[in-house]
Amino acid sequence: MDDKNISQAVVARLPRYYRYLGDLRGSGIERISSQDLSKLMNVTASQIRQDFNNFGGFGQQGYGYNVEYLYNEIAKILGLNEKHNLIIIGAGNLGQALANYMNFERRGFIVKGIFDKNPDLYGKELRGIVVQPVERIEDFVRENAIDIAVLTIPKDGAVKTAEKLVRCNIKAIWNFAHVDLKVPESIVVENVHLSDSLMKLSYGIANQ
Amino acid sequence: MDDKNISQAVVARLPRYYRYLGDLRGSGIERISSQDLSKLMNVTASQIRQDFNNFGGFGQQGYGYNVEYLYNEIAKILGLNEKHNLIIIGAGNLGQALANYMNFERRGFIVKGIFDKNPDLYGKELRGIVVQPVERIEDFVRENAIDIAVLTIPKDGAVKTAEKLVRCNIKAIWNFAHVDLKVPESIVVENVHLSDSLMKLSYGIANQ
DNA sequence: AAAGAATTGACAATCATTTAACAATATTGT
DNA sequence: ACAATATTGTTAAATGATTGTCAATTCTTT
Repeated sequence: MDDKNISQAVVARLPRYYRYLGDLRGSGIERISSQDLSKLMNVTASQIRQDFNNFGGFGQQGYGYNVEYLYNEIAKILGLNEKHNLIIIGAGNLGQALANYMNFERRGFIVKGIFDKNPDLYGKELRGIVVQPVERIEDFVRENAIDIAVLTIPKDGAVKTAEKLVRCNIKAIWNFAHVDLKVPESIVVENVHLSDSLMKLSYGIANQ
Repeated sequence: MDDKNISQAVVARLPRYYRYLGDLRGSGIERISSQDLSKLMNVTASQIRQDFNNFGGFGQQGYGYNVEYLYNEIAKILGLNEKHNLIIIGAGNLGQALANYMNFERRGFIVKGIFDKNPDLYGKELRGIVVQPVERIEDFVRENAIDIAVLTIPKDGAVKTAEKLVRCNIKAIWNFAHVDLKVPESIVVENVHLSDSLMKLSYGIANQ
């Protein structure tokens, strides 16, 4: 599990496995073979076995994989058994939508604070959390053991804000700003570039 | 440009090139070599040249690439010169946020309609567009030459809705629902699975 | 308890992507 | 106008990812 050379391609597939296993589990299915799962997910059985074997074998010859067990193991690999405190920086459209929509708490991500630079929003409540001025970020991160910052601000401020977060030892940034952040390697950055995604879709229309 | 075997990896990198070239262009820079761009973007110069050559050479030996020209060529490849009518299905947190946040119009994506199944939202205006009942989707798509549907509804309804969209000849679906849609190959689906992204981030924290 | 069927984990083979190298060509400076 | 420099496009090599195969193992049935 602590293996450091798992390829990005494999990691990117884990959440999808987790989703399908959750569904199977919800349907009361106890075991599944790589072949049946491969048909369900539209990938090769070989890839499924190869992927799981990156983390040690979870299956049993002649039997397949126990759904519940595999589901829980993947959760562990993904770190979903750990709780993480997070803050949202940028209480605009997207920040508010994520706060309301993402169901963070159910997955062990605890929204501890929301910040904005617009004074009109100070004091506004979102899911019981009061919007604070961005000037308070640094103290707040240090005082509340914040692991994750969700960055939903325009690109102009994003780079500077990321540098600030680095200084107060944030562990990870979920970046929705349309810019590449420059942070030390030890800090996890997961980008969600929505306009890139829309351009890929546009490419698909143009070239199919 | 009509080449059909461009790898997904290459296409996924195009929006990033486009973004950097847009910035360079904004700074008034006229030309750039693959080497300079590679330093800027933190990739290899070889990859840049290889990527562009998938679509024909845009550079000139001894000179490099003309920023303005390359920028425009990538826009064409991505189909950004074409206008597309789109509808948003699901006027909840995320649907509203995207409508307000994405600046669709500036990029040639025209929001023509917004739909929801919640009667409380009928008639509500978002950016001048009135929310309509989902029952009207099929007629609306046909009557207004809609190319793209943005799916921001819970997973339960998403699969059925996608099937409905297929029947009225939608070209592409930008899918934010946490489920894999089953549609014919000719229809472009671009998934934005936010919880998958958050899990990848979680993995990053757990394994670094 | 034994035989047959199922299925994994590991390895090998194939396929795809990325990087390196370099000849061909254009630019720049003298 | 020439030599030196820069830089692409292309081909080859190296690396990485996916798929196929099969012995080893477990399960299931009789």
